[in-house]
Amino acid sequence: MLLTVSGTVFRNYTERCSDFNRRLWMSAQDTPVTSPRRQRADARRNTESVLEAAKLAFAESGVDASMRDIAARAGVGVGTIYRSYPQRSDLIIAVFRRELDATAAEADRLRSEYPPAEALRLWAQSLAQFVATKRGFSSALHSGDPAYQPLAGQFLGVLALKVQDILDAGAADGTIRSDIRAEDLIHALSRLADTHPADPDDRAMRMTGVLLDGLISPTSR
Amino acid sequence: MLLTVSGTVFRNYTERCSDFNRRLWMSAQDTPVTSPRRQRADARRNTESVLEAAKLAFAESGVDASMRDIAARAGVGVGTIYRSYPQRSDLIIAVFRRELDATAAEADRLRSEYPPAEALRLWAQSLAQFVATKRGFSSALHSGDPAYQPLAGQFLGVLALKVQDILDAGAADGTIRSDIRAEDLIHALSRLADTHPADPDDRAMRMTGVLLDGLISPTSR
Amino acid sequence: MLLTVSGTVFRNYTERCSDFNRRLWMSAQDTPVTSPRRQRADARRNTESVLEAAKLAFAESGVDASMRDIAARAGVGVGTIYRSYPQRSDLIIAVFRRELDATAAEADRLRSEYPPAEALRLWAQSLAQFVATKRGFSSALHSGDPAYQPLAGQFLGVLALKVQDILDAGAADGTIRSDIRAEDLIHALSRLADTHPADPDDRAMRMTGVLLDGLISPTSR
Amino acid sequence: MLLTVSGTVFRNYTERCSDFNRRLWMSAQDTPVTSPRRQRADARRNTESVLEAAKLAFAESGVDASMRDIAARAGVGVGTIYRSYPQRSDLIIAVFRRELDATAAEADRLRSEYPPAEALRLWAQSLAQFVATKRGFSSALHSGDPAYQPLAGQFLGVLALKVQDILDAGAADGTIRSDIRAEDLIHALSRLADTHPADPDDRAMRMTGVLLDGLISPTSR
DNA sequence: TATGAATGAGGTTTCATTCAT
DNA sequence: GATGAATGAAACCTCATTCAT
Repeated sequence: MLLTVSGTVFRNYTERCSDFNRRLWMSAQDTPVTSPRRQRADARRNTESVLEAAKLAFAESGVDASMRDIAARAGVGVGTIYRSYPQRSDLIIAVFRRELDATAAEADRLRSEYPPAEALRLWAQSLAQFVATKRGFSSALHSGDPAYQPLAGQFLGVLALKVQDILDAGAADGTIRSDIRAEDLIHALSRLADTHPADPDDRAMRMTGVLLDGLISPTSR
Repeated sequence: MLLTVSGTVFRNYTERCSDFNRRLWMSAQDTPVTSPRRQRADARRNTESVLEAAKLAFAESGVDASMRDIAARAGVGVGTIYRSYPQRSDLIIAVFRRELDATAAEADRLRSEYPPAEALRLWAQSLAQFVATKRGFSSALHSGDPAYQPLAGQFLGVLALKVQDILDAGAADGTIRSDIRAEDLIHALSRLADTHPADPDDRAMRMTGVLLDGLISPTSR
Repeated sequence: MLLTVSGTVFRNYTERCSDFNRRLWMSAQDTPVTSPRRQRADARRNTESVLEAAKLAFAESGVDASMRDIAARAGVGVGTIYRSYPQRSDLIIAVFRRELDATAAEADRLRSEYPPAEALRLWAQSLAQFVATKRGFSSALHSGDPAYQPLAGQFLGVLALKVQDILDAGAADGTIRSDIRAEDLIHALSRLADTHPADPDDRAMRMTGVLLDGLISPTSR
Repeated sequence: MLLTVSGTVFRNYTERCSDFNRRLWMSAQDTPVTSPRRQRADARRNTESVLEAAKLAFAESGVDASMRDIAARAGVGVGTIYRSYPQRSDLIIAVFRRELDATAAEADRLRSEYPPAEALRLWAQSLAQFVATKRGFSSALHSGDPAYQPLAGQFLGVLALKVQDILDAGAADGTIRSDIRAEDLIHALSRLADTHPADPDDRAMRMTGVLLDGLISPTSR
């Protein structure tokens, strides 16, 4: 499902979504997602319900959650969702966007308040918490499915920028090795954090710790 | 799909597959999978085609690849697959089994030929190569879906045993930290290695390296 | 197929269909099936086609007719049928419902216009005609398959009520023996009437006549 | 399933089975089924197991019981069944044949020992007992499915002959009405007797009684 | 603009029948 | 003769997506 690769899908995607994505991408450069200039009150209410419903559904069933289910939770018709989010990935992006912004902001804050190595460790925890409540998010991110391309672009674009700052600072003062790019690190961290509820609780955290130990110079541990 | 949880499914599964799994599990203890006493020539040929086709399909589309597709690739009817592998997980296990045996054996060999830290690094590469050609394998392993329980049991059982030996040896001579269990490590390594063809080629290897650096004491790097 | 007996089926059935059945059952008490408040024009058209197609298919191949076949006849997708009738039995009920209402009403009419024995004979012909065009209906009714429980409940509930009135009247004036319950009679009549096109045309009618002769006192024949 | 009507089936049927059926039909005229002149001991043993297994399977699941199931019960391969009984109906006939012969013989015996009306009532009970243990037999008999043509031919041929004698005797002495043919009667009786385990126990017997009351003149009841 | 009915490809699974051994 | 592996059509059902209203 994640991996459907069909000419039609591609074409549809390109045709219909470029607008949505272009808009979103631009906004990603500098500002949080902007609402359309004027939105009818009921439309705004719907948008809100949909996002909330989708968030719950994603948390429970992963990003493959049924659209019908999401629509039902939100108390709207499926068509309403498709109108705002022509692609599933658009919905995913929208759902996670705010929290992601927070996670990105957290990177900024931590960098300014802590030495780089410390900041990195703390931020890894932020990310882990973000991912832990978003089952399937990491898989989607890694799937290579063209439908999730924008997802990867968005998330990595936003986060990598901030995290790279921390890495650079760490490289400058010698506490963090300098041969790892932020994007690769985020990928790895999100992979390690994407555990299943049935997994041992601390596995993610433990292995994340090991990874960071490998990244941070021994003297500053 | 991954998350179907129904009493009936469970019961069916147990009823119908216990033989298959028991046989497989026993064989996992010490020997490669044994063929039935006498197998018709065409049956053997088909078994081979099916495994090969499934391997390709899994590599391309992940472990959720359609049975119909696999059957078509193998040039057999779907029924043929279901006869030998009543559950999807049975097929997955069978497909990956041989290579897994090799990977497990490799762990043994490396342990006897190299110092623990070195052996671990080399073996991580084996695993990475194994996983790299098995898209979705890692996800299935982590999914928590009861259908993949046997998969997790099989693979982790076989591998963790061998890898723990390496870890223990490393703990004994102080080159590997002793607070990480083999199972957690395998999970983490398989997560990091489960990249997409479109991903930068060396990302997996680079991040795996970082993880191992965190695991292996600096003096022995 | 008729005999599938699985907890899951039961549960699913109850969960998903209770609405449909509750609605139907209530309507069975006093009024014909009511349409949903507002039905789209095409939906109404489709509902009609589906019922007509199903009726034909059931007549030709019995109530086990393939859903795909019915959908094709109706010129709709299978999903359309499943949307309105989540279970095969729901469709069967819907198909036969209108005519059944007519048959039940006929019982009322006949009772008020004819002496009981006469009314019974005439009504038996109504039922025979109803059944004759519904191959497999009687078998489904008798199958004991839980899926057809509602079918049996519906039909017998609706018909037995009316027919019992006739029987009671006949018992009162001594023209009909009083030791036979309406439900048993309906069962028997539907059995006898469930003939095959290839059977001699009048077999059903003839044997029905014999049965009624055994039920109606000789003096009033 | 009962009602598959396809050109291919027809053609196959005619081509392959004529021999089997011709042989069987002839034997039906005067003698019980004859075994092939010489049958290997193991073949005879298998034939026996298959018939027994099929009988059980038919009783449990009706005449649509899975061939695989029957073969498994008999401890033989499905091919073995197909060798002896190229068509499902051939197996059904063979399975029920002996008991049917007994039922037919019973008709003879009863006719010679009782007055016609009495004999008819008693025989109806024999038939009811026969049918009661053969779920689906009656439906198959009435299905009109060409595959069951031989079944109908066989059974009705054998039974109707004997029962007609009773009817004729009853017509001669005025105790049984003379306008009903044995074949129609057998059909009707088997219909009424084909109840479901869940049905009220005595429904079949009660309604059969009513039918016979309609057939037997009041003075001789 | 919002709705949800309709679509239909696609999934898994079963099983009567054939045929290589 | 006997076996049971293989076949593959066909069943049921689901759901992402479209589009008439």
